[in-house]
Amino acid sequence: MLDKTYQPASLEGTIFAAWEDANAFAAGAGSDGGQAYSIVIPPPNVTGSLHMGHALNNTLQDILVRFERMRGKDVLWQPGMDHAGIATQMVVERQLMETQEPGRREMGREKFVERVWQWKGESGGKILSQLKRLGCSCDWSRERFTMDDGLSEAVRKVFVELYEAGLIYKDKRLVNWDPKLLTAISDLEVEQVEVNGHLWHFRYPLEGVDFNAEDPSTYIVVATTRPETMLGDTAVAVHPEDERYTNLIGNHIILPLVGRRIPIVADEYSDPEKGSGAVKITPAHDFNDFEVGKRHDLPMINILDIEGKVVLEGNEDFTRDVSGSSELTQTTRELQGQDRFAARKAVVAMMDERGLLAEIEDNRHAVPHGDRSGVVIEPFLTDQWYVDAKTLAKPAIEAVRSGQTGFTPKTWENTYFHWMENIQPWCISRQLWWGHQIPAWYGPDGTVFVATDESEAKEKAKAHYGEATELTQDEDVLDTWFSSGLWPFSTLGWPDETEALKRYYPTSVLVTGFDIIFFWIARMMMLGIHFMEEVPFHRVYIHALVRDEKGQKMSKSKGNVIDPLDLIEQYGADALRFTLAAMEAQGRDIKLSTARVEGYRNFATKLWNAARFAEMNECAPVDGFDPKSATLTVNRWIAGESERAAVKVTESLENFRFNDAAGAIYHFLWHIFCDWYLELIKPVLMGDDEDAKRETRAMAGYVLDRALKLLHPFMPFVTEELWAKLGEGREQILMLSPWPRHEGLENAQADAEIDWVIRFVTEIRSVRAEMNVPAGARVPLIVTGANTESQERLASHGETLKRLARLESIEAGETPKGALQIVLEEAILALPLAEIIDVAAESARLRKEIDKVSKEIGQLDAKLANEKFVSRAPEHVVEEQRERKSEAEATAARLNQALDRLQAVL
RNA sequence: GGGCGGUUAGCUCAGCGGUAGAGCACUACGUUGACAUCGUAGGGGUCACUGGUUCGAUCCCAGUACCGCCCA
Repeated sequence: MLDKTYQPASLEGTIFAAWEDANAFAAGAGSDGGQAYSIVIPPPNVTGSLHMGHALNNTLQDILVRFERMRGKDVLWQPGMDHAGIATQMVVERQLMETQEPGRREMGREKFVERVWQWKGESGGKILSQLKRLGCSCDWSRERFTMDDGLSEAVRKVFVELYEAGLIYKDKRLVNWDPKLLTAISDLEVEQVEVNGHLWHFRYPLEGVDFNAEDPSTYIVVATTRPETMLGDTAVAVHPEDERYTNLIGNHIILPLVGRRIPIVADEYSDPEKGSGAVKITPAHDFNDFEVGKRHDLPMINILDIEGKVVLEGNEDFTRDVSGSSELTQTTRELQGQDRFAARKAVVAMMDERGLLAEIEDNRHAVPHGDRSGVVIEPFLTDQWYVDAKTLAKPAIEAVRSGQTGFTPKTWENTYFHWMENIQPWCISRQLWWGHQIPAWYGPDGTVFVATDESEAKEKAKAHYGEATELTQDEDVLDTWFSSGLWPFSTLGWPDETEALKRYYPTSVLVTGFDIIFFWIARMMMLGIHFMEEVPFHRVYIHALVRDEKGQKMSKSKGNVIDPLDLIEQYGADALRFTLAAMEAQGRDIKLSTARVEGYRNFATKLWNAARFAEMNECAPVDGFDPKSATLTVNRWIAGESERAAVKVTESLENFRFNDAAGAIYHFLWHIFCDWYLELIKPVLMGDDEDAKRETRAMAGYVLDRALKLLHPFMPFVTEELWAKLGEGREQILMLSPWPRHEGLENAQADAEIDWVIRFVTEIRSVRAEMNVPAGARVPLIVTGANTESQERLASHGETLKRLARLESIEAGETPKGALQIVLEEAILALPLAEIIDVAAESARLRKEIDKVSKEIGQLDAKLANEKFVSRAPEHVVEEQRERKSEAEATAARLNQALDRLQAVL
């Protein structure tokens, strides 16, 4: 006998273990050898732990995977993690600091990397066990890590081939430099943060005239948000059509504090509307200025070191073309070694002292911050490795245009195109130790040899130099996304031509959040198409962002984070999963509230108790039972309902309509199966028609089995448990059982009849409640004017009707005076309760109904009187309105009769 | 500034060219032999606003307002 309530916490672990024992997670488990269906997990961070976004992402994948597995496909859900270069290095460095061990640099690269591996072994990857708590049915035996040997080999091969194809190159460009982590980061790792800053207006004295603050013709005003960069200015730009300045183009100014002579150039970049219309150009410290500098062939002067401190002394770029002066000496003395923010203050003060500070304006603007370090990012001139993303993007764009890969919802394709069409060279080198060290070696003269390993590089060097030569490997590592960009094929064994690769590539669908379209999807598309000559996935499903119940993004600093593990603990993994699925509507974010999770926990309990009822009444699946053989109307009806539910769930899942699918099974189980079917069969189960009982038990078992299957992708644990409990002795686990097929069980006649029964019961309950007939009282019912069909229905469902409507008896006869009257199609249902009836209240109730029906008749009349409607609307619509009108008129007539009869009592 | 999305019941959200829905919350009643993590019944909506298309618009189109996200 089942317990009274379902206790998820105590059962989930056991059920998961049973799946493992059955080897149900393995690729191809339960398959009938059919079509392959594969998903690669978006690899979570090795440092990560499960948050709500993961819970949603993986719930959706697991739903798809369980669904397709039950449909007999050869399913692989490939799990694994990425090594998260910066994040992991930070974690381990912090740990070293906390335990007061020597830092990374003192330790040296080799020992440090060893230490990171040690950390990974001990405490990395706990997220994978958390995914198991969620019930994820990945093929855990195939877990991969981006730093595994095989995947690392793939990374080297890709690097070498792209280099040889000219698609990877080294270049000196501005990068986003993180002065705290001391590495380049990609555009995507930069967050623009709105801050309240200032716009400082500086007067730059023109060459050859005496500066006079009172005389604007002796200087040009430039505005800047970053005064300290003025030390590296190499031009002032004005708009070519800005008449205020046309006469100055080609002239020079003398850069204050430094004494450098720099030109005034015409460039469309400067906006005449902004500030003074003139803008200082610092090519080495600003992305826009960098472009301007290239157009005008300006020198690039870097005045900062890697930590963001001012370097003037010994800075050849800075001192070139500048003759020594006392001012320069003072500037150098005051600013050398100053942090960029201190230098900013100092520069402003020095300008002010000289009468060169024209104005300070408040200015709210976006400042780039490193998403890991949180510090202000510095555009910084360095040598880095780049991927020619523009070239790789072309076929990746084409693949989506031609439909080889499609996005759901489709609107995300625009985002993808926009990004891909404006893609910049992808900086892939990182100044870190944890990651794939770049397979490039340098000779003594700086010649670079790119090879998959050192010995190959040495051979190349020997060929080049004519003798064996010492080489040093590039210190840098590759961007983590470079390796996760290979994920859909590197995890399947590439570069080896494995069976798995042949079978499961391209993958079927990729499920992820929109924030990762650029980071990851774009890169997988580019690299997948280039190396596999085929898209990595046919469909990309972009899901919602999980917010808190007020719609705020969850964040640690706001303190509004809901831990999925807490919810699993409290309500069970099934409830959490179902909640996420039920709220996953395309194109809308999820505002998660625990009340909702609690509600779906209750749903699991409801199902549990329905199963308990089935068990108590010996309702169980019967081998060889043919649902088409059912003779009882109620059984034919529920078979058809279960069929409709199956179709709805199946179609919804095929179209990634998770909320519809969840809604359909919820509605079927609770509001059809529990609310009506189980109630309708109670008289049968308690009666003594053994044949009817046998059929009903078998049908209840059959339908419940089907429902468990339909619900299984959403609530795998409780359904698996009930499957075992209800079908004692069966060998097959639910997870590997076949998905319900369409059997053609719908029966219109049964539907109509049960629909009538339901309306009969509902109408009587409603009137009883409204008229305050005590809930427990059994009352007699007199039916007038029933046609043959209704009479037959009354006869065959009498017991059920009496039970559900709390009736003492049902008899045909004249409608008595002083009765509550209900119009059900052609018949009048009367409850003779003369003693307790309140004639005024009952009249009011009937009048209200008459009003309602009259209003409807009025609307339909107006519609049908409209000639244009009758002539232009489709035939069936017009016909429908006519039918509705005549039905409404008949109902109105009966209600009026009822009212007359009632008032005759007075 | 550019792009995208949203605005439907108290809340969270479905839906959709032809009777406006769900869950939760709320109100009343209820220990009816599965279930109080439940049952029965009920109240509650100018579908943001303004135009247009249409026989007919919550739905399609245009604009406005407000909210949110992404990119500068």
